[in-house]
Amino acid sequence: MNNRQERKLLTRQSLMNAALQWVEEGQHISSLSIREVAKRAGVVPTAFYRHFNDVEDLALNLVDELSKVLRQLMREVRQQRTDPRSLIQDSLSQYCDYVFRHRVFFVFLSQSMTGGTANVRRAIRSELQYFANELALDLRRLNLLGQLSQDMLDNVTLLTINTVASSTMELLDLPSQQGAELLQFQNRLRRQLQLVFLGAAHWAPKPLVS
Amino acid sequence: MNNRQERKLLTRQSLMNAALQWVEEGQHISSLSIREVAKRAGVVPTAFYRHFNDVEDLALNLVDELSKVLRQLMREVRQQRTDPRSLIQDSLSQYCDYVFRHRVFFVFLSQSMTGGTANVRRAIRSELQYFANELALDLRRLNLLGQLSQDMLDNVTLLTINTVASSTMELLDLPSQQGAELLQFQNRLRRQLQLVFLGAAHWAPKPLVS
DNA sequence: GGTTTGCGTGTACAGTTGTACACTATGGTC
DNA sequence: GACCATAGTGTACAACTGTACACGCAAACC
Repeated sequence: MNNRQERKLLTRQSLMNAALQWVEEGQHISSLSIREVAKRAGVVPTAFYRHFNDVEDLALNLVDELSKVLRQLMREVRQQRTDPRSLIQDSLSQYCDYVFRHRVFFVFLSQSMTGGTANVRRAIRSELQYFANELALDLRRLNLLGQLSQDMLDNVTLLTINTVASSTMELLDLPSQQGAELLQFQNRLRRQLQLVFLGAAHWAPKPLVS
Repeated sequence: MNNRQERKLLTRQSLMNAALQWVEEGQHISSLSIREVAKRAGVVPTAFYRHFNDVEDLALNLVDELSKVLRQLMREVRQQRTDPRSLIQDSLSQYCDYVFRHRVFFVFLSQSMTGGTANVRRAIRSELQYFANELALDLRRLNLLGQLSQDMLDNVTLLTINTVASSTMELLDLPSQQGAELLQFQNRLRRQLQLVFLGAAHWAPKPLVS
């Protein structure tokens, strides 16, 4: 059989998957009991403590784990350069695809972004901040919005990321993964992001409306 | 003693307040048990069923109740006309004030917006849609963004409301109700909204970046 | 003023919960 | 091969859970 560390990691992943399964069924992670998650992972309740202190600890580790996965995705997406003129459109449809392919990840992150404990919320927010920073780097690299100060560029990207993130639960709630509703959702979100970037393109030190 | 309906309404409110108290302590509503909320309300567990079917039912009624309160607030705020040039600034600081004065309302709504059950999420989203529609009416009344189509105006207001709503949990997480962090938060959110409105002001049928 | 209605009580019970404690079994180390 | 170290097991128990059921009692109604 495998060595010891690998086997431990395996049951650790079983526990995490069991927790995600619970979330996938429409339940909130805070209502998950140690016994329930252990049962689903196929281990005895007390084995849980070999890996996590409590459910919040598990949730925090889940955020870390999913963050790794999402960062990896982002790296891949950023390699395939797209036409800057259709940047929003392309990124958005790629994102929606990815959300559906990893549905439960986003259900968990969405429900915990505002619905988790203080620590979990903080962890997810800091992850969104990371994505916003990466987006800012990309925009600089593509020579977009070059006239903006770094501070203002950060505002633009954080608003962008936050808008996408907080729309994601709505995306997940759509009755089907294709159809009129999805198109409507994508169009709405696309136009909202276009608004933001249009505003950014016209930003000047002293705006008209304050 | 009071008549019967009033007394029933009183324990109903006790139950709702007890649930909010639970949320105020940093707990998630989905981890609230019928026995716990009944104990806090000072009634016997089975009395709960005279008012609600289960905790989700209570949560849905809580959303309705808080919506009434917030709509009332909105009406009051809209009566005191402010200078359109400082519309964002003024509305924002009024909003922050109100959030702190009714902290637990917003903690509950924020945590349930994405963290609640499907029904609760839908209820809150529809409430946000209402606020977005009201904002659109106000903007029309003030002759702002008059060149926009109704459809695009709706996008602007929904983005505005969603941005404020999804920032609210972060506002609630600030360590104090006054200080550098609050100013920083308000400035960031203000600039983000300015971006949106600046984009809206420059919106034309065919935007540069799509 | 007798009857009905229905809100809140009290008891009961089976299922679930967290977690302590003693254990087994097996991989890793010498 | 003898020896730990430790991941997972099994048992145990007190606390908590949802909810069924019968009841009391005061308000509402005729």
